[in-house]
Amino acid sequence: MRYYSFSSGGVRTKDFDIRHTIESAQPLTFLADYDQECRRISYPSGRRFVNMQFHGTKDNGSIGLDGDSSIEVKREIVKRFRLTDNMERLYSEINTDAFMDEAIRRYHGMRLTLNDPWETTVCFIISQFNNVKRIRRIVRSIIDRYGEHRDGFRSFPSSETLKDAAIRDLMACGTGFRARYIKEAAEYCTDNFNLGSLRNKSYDRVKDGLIEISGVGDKVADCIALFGYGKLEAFPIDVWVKRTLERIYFDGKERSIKELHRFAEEKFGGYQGFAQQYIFWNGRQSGRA
DNA sequence: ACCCAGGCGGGCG
DNA sequence: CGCCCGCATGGG
Repeated sequence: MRYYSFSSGGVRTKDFDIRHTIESAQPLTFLADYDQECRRISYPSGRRFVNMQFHGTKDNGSIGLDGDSSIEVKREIVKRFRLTDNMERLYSEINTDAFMDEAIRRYHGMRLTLNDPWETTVCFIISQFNNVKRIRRIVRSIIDRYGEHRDGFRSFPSSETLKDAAIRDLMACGTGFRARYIKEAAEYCTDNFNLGSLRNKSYDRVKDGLIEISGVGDKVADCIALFGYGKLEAFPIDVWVKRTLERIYFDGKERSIKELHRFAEEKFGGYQGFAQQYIFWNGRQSGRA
């Protein structure tokens, strides 16, 4: 079973719900511009600016490209949206009960995305004690102020750029108490540590490395491992995931983060990161309209 | 006016 | 290890 193929203009897709993928509080939610239906999407990716339109349905769709439609851009899209993932396999691994079955049916075709580690780090430092709408505003404000000027767009600012930012200017972007974390993380990732060095490491090593960064704790490290390094063993537990797990599996009784990690490990094994995105998004969508 | 948000660092017992 | 606190800011 193939879940994508190249076509003359762009990329054909199958089992790909672009709207839930874009909207589900992954880094592209914060970085990309998109219309209400998530048909037209554009975002900076390295030195490039991807400008795409989605046609068709989640069962049988295609991605068209404005401007640069080279093979490199198509490959970037396949990689970014993880279009090589075997969805049937992933679903069979996480479809462990009636609740998961319903979440999968409701958000069928929602993908994990694979994002730049530094961008992911900044996005999720900002995410702490914050809400999705405001995270997006803050990230975009940082791109507007610090993004490196390219041909008609600004790319996400590097750690070299952000390490020289003034705290008060970062706070003017709405970062609040997280401004200090962003600056310290930028200094550390420029002078003392290379995020790229974690590329081929195991989940445990990736997480151990990430947690050394200022402003990165257990939860944010799992987000970066999942969305920045593609580690499906990562299971970020935020307030929504915690509440949902307690409600569905523990009769509404509180459980420690540690206990919930053990639970997810046992229930979903090496695919818990994929399961997490469905638990998070289902919980958040039904928790608040 | 009030509570909450994809938590973290630091201090305490 | 667990618990508690402060933290900036705006959405609902």
